[in-house]
Amino acid sequence: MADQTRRERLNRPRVLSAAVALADVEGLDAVSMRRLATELGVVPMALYKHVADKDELLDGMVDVALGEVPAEIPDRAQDDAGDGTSAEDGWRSAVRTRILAARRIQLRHPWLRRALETRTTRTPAVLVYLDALIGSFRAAGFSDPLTHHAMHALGSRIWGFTQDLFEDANQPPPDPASLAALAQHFPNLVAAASVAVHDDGTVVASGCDDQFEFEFALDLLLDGIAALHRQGWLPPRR
Amino acid sequence: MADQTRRERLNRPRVLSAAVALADVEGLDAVSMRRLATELGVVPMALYKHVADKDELLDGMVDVALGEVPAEIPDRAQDDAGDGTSAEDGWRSAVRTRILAARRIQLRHPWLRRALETRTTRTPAVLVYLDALIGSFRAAGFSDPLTHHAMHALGSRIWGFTQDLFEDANQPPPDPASLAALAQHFPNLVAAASVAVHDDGTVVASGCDDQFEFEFALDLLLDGIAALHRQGWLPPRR
DNA sequence: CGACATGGTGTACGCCGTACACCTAGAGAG
DNA sequence: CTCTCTAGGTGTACGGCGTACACCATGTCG
Repeated sequence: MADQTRRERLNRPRVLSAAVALADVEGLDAVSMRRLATELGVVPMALYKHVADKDELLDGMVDVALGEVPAEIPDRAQDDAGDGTSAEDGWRSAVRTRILAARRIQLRHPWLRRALETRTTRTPAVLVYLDALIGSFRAAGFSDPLTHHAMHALGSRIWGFTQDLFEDANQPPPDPASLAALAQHFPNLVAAASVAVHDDGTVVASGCDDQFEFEFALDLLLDGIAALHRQGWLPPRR
Repeated sequence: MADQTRRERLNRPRVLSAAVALADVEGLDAVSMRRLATELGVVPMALYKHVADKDELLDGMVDVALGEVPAEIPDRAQDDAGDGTSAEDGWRSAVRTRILAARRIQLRHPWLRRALETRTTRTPAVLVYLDALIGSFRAAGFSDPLTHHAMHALGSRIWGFTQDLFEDANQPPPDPASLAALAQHFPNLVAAASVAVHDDGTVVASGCDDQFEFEFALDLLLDGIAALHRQGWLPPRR
């Protein structure tokens, strides 16, 4: 209690959560060993007493973020909700709920996508998540091959990534002049991007609803998967 | 013709294609300004006479790769193939063909995925590709909103990426011992990864067919999109 | 012939990850 | 109570990175 100006001793969890906090605020690029060290009031090499190298730091960050929410296990949801949903559809809401939970944490930690994408080793939290998701399919009687393909079809969508390599190309409100120029060369792109070009000529800035897009795509996939399951999909014979 | 030992003068195309070649052989990480310079027998700073900075180099590489194949425009395919496919389905095969073409070039340039993902500016070839793809939908009478959602639903799949954040977790042939350990903690994951664990106990190493997985997922999405189009999907009123 | 643009050079700066040798403080054993 | 051991923090150094800036070489054109 006396003169506790002394800095608390470092440990792995403190290092990891400091890294997560830093990435949350300043982005993944700000997370360098040196920067993180000064953030913790410590010399860069001190970190190496707690993580083997930067790769392991990133792995740890991913695990921290991923372990944040999915502790709750929403499996077998609405089995007994007396409405239209039958027990048959339990897997669907379980998968959907879990993925949307992942999406929420991904929105809280925008760096997670890039971090996860560059990881090559699969850390515990990743495996836990995957296993749980796959479990929902299998518990509903999905064959292993269909489960396998379903997971592939969902792809990185399982992490809640909005995989917008198709970005709306012009974040700044579409300055009419340059938009006109763009529209000349890429009429289709402009039409699909800024969905609402009204009769009065005003452009309702695309500002497309990411959450809607995500659920739209997710449901499209889940519908397709459900249909295959219902009709007893079998792998094509070789 | 005399003593032409003199090195050819550099220019932007030469720089870009050298970068592409280097990335093809040694991966994207090998493409540093310094390394690329020595590859071209030139001092690092010389490159800056041809590209503004590294970002622009990457942009250029993407454009080179993307401009490689889709010059062919397979739109309106099998309109007049007297078989089961109706003209109504023209968009489907056009979209499918174009995406599979993109996939082929992505397989030829494995670095393309990461490069495209880190790009923030949309370069000409990217816009051309997007515009063409969107054009296929619109030409088939897709509403702009549905086209928009369809593009989002396809997501980065339009580039032919196999978006395997769900990787089979163990590239090395599944050493039985560690596999057993893994199976204990993650039974579902192991079951779905190594699809074929036969009755005789032998494990047919997953070695899952990427091309099949890709087309499976793509067709799932296209089926869903086709259904929505057929039944005249309308955006939910706000 | 001289000006000028184009393109290649050399040096330098501030970042990065991290190897390696060192020091320090506290805990447990004698 | 000291002695030793160890976990954790330090300092220095190296080789890589992107790139700013001043400079020089070469060809073209007036």
